[in-house]
Amino acid sequence: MANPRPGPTLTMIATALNVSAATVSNALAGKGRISAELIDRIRAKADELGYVPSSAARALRTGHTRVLGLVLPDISNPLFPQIAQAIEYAASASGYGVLIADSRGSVAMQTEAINRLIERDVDGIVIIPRLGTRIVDIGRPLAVIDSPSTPNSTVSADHWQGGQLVMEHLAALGHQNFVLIGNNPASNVQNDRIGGMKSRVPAGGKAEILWIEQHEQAHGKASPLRLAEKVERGATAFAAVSDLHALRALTELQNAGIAVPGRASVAGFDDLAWSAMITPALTSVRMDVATIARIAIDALLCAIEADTAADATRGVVSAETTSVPMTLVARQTTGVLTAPTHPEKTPAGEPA
Amino acid sequence: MANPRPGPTLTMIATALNVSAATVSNALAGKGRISAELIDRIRAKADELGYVPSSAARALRTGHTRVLGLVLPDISNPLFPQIAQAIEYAASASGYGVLIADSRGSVAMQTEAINRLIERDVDGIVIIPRLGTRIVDIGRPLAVIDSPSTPNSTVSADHWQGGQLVMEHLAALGHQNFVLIGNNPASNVQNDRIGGMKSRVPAGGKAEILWIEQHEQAHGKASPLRLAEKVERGATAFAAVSDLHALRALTELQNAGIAVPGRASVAGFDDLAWSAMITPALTSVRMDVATIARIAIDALLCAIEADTAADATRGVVSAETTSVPMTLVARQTTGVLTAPTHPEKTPAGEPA
DNA sequence: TGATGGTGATTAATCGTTTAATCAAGCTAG
DNA sequence: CTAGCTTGATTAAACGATTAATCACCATCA
Repeated sequence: MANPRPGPTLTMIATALNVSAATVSNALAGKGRISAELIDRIRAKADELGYVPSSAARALRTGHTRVLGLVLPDISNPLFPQIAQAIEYAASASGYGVLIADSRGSVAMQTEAINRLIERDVDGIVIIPRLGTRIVDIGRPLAVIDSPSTPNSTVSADHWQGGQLVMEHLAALGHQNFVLIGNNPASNVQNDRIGGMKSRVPAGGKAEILWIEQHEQAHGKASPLRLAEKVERGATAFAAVSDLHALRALTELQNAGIAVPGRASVAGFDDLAWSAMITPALTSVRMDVATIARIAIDALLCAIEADTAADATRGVVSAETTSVPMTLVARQTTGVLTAPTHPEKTPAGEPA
Repeated sequence: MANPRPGPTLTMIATALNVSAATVSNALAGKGRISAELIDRIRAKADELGYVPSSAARALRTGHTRVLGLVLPDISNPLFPQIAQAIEYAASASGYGVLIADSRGSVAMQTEAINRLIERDVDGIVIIPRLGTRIVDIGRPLAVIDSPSTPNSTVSADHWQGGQLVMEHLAALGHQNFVLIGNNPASNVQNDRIGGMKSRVPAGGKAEILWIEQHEQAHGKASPLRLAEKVERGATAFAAVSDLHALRALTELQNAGIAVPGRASVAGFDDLAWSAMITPALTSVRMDVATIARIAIDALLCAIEADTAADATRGVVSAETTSVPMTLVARQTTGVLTAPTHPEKTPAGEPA
């Protein structure tokens, strides 16, 4: 039944060269004591035959598959491509493969997804939980990427500081009356971002929070956010926790004939693919996914290799750097007002 | 060095029950001839011990890893989450895992990505090429998801028919003067979509094609598409090959004070996550990723299992159904004109 | 009664690699 | 001249599952 695997094996190289399989293994791995001349001959033969070691046999012997699992509880997250790419890149740079597991938002399926990974014998798991999911102890090292205020997070972007960045930017443009747009107050990430924003509201300014999920439960799915009314009542800046919501706000304002950034500024988060492409281009805050991925993978691999030494790191791993700063990408949706808001006169700042 | 793998092995179950390992294996696999009573006892013991078979040992013996590779040459494609999710779902429903490999757009790295997968001993590969990349013969079955007009495509959405859908929709709303927006004429997918559109331009109507990549090479990256001018010259409908470009067009028009859909309609492709959320909600054409993934995976698994029988299917696999129809999602960016365009009077259709 | 056949289990080989233990020389030193 | 060390290679035992071949046993039938 089992068809003979294609490609040569260690043993085939060995017999072809009249040496033992162990010698070939050692030569290729650079271990043991082999004469330089023999190593060359073995290398040459291996190349010539196009030798590819059997990962199954190696895994069976060593106990390590050199494969990591990536659990994305919310795969529809538009940030996912960036994250997956960064994780895969960091992992493969260290010689590891990445097995994906989608849990389709449900917590029950998340456990199932983790089990699928365990059955495939992954050496460790990277998980990016959405909303505070409980992380159970699996028998392997685990890296969690969420938010700094999540108890067991390994590493993440500094969402709080990102929020401060946006608010400082808007305040510097003269804004005083803000609407902060979030989706779900249960999300640590969103709370951090909004918390950071609130912490930098200028003296005398005011900020109202709009939770979209609550709004939609009250007024129906995809119903207008009635932002024009907020502008009437004095709001001049809208800061959303995601470019998704910023885009929603921007198009709603534009559609209502409110000039952006002339009469209202809009800012988002995550710097999604299209953010720079729209008109006006969206001001956003970007997270350094590459660095975050690198730190997470490093911590994970460290634990995996330490595990070898009876250290038995079986829980959530931790890294030296636990939060990575975000950077503001100021574009065209934020600016000083060019039209009077309300009773007051135009705020400080040169006219556009 | 190699730390003892956690969890029980077949042999441990066997000795605990005073039977042979082979019996346990057969019982759990439902093969061979084992008394019902013994099967129950073995199952019970396996559960009790939390037995998880070693995939490495199994793979070594059987020659199959039950892992598939997924190659995404353009991971930044915003459609990626949907596709990855669908592929992973279809694969895991059949007991297969999915290893991702990103090739970061470069053809050279695509080959490297495929090699990484081969080194990991995947049983087969699903590849979604961007722009006509040459598919080399690897030693394993391969499923290609691209476009029906790509020579070796296994299965894909019927992009041509999708294009027809959009155009028929716009024509039914009374439009006659179209701007078709694409990015790169070298893409089979985009060409199919645009070709489908052109094939359904109503008699007497005209359609101009705007290739963004060419436009940007001439006028600079992220420069305005000057769509307002096109409206001045009589265009009333903009149909893009992607929601990304449709969004770009929509925001540019809105920003120029052109009412959508009052003075111009806009339609896109792919029904991305935010398409329904913006104002006005974007009309789009959706592909049935779940069905496409299912067909691709089935064809692949079929080839893999046939391979067992010395059939030796080593190239691109083919399926019975090679193209899956797309569906139109009509929303608010498309409609009849409510403002006069040019010298002519308002086209037929009831006023909004 | 002895040949035949079905049942329920065991034996043993095998997949390809790693690695600890061993061994045969050759060389140096006492 | 031999004990001891180094060098360069070999042996053999795992790792944990699958599976073809075998076997002991009992029942059936001629």
